[in-house]
Amino acid sequence: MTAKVHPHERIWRTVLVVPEGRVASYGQIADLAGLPGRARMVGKVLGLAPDELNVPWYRILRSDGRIAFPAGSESAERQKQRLQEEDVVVLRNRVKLAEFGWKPDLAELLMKLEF
DNA sequence: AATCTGACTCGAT
DNA sequence: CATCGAGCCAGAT
Repeated sequence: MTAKVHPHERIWRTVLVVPEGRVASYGQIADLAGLPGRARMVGKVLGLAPDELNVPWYRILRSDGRIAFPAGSESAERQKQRLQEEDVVVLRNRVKLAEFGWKPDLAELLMKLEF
């Protein structure tokens, strides 16, 4: 099976599983990717994802639902727009996790993430 | 090897 | 709620 999967790839593949219209936190992605405690690494790595991979980086937020980029920055605005395009409500640079937070289905995960 | 830096997190205030 | 501080961890200096 998949023996030697890089942290980078694991992270991208995990984020790829977050469905449209839902969001997840950096820490959550790190955990699911089998990299507990490495939330910061998730952010770093998302910026390195090849465009052709179409990783939905904008669906990843801080643990409190806020957009990680400084409010008003171009990046933050881009992210807000991408989210709104899929009907995720963003108010004051924040998304209500109770409403849009992703609850991964374990069976599906095991299927899609054969690390 | 020591220090700094971040698309982070969590608990206390 | 909003802020703060300390903890965290891999990479870069």
